[in-house]
Amino acid sequence: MKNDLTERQKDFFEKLCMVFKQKALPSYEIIKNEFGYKSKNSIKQYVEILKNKGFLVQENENLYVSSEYLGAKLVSSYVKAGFASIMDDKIEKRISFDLLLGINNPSTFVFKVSGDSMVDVGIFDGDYVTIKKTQVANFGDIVLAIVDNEFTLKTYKKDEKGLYLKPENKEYPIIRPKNSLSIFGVAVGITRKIG
Amino acid sequence: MKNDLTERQKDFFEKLCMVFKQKALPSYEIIKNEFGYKSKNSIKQYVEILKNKGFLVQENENLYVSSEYLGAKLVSSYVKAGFASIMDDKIEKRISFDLLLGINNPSTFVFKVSGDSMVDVGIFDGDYVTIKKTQVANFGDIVLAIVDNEFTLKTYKKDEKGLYLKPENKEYPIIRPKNSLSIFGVAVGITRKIG
DNA sequence: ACTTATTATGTACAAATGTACATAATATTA
DNA sequence: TAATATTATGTACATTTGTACATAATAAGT
Repeated sequence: MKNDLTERQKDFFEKLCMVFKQKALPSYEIIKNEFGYKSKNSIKQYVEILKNKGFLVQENENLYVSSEYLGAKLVSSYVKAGFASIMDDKIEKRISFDLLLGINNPSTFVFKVSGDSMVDVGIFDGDYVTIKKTQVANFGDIVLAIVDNEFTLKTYKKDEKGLYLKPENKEYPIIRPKNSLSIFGVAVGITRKIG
Repeated sequence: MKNDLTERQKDFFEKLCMVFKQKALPSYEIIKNEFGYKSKNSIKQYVEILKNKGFLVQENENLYVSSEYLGAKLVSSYVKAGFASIMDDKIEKRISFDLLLGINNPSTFVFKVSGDSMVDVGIFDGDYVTIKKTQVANFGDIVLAIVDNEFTLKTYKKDEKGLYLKPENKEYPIIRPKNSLSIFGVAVGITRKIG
């Protein structure tokens, strides 16, 4: 029911995606001119079909390309099985890292890591860490904590002596709070730009 | 020039951000009803000001909240200096991982890593790797390559014996192509969801 | 207190918009 | 070939849209 589009409909939709990616569709008149049609009803007819089949979605009086068709192409992890899958651009799903990490949530923020105290869990200098604000954390969570008035990203732990923070790097000692330790938030994602 | 908004204007803008985040603004009439005004000219007046000051931008006949005010709050890396900065939500910049990694580029795609052959460079099982398609890579780049008809993510290297692929895990041996080695793309980003 | 901006509301109107209806050309299917 | 679906174009029209103009009420600055 989803993919039974004619060639022309597919072409039309792909052009829409290219031109109006994650923007609201403009008026039929404008699309008409942009695409070289002579009647805005041609556009209406296409849009109607694409809307019914779920390729376009309505939101706040505006039409958008459905989020399934935005974001990066997410290729299945069993790439090995045969690379025809990527070649053919037979894409399973689309992904958005912003959505994945809930970046737009007001209680979520991002900061850039400095230092190598967490390399053993794959957090490197320069990585972006997405933090979700919360006062409570589970032991074992990677947290952004405030220890003795300093911010630090460490693993939240507890032993018989009490709460402490563990750097994930054998060369660093664990941190036991002298005065105070409070949780600012929990790490929910790591993002690294290479090159 | 950017932040000289009155309290009401700020409130209005923040409400806009909340409700129409990364969507095109609907008509004044709709915003009017949504926000409880009685004249759509109230909306027009606010929008006019916000547009002039760069908080709203026009695109394809539609208005959007400027991208500066979308995405996650990016806190400066020198968080240590004093945590008032986060507390006050005195945010420097906004960030979008989708933009950062160029996820929407047609020649870019994402796949999920399986295996631990790259843990030494902080790429773990389950991480998302963003790949930019290209046939050429520099030695030292992390590439998605096709060796003897199999896809694999490794570091691209060369020595006196020729080209080879290096797993970034001491427990794995290097891979020398028996028949063929071709580059499919270069890793441009790593994204990990925690929890 | 006086003066000036900001804010809220209203009216009027030309232009643009979506939709309905109609028609013919072209593909597709039976 | 006949019958049906898709595609392209056009006309007509009520509704909606943005804008201009006008007026108070409120807030801010002097």
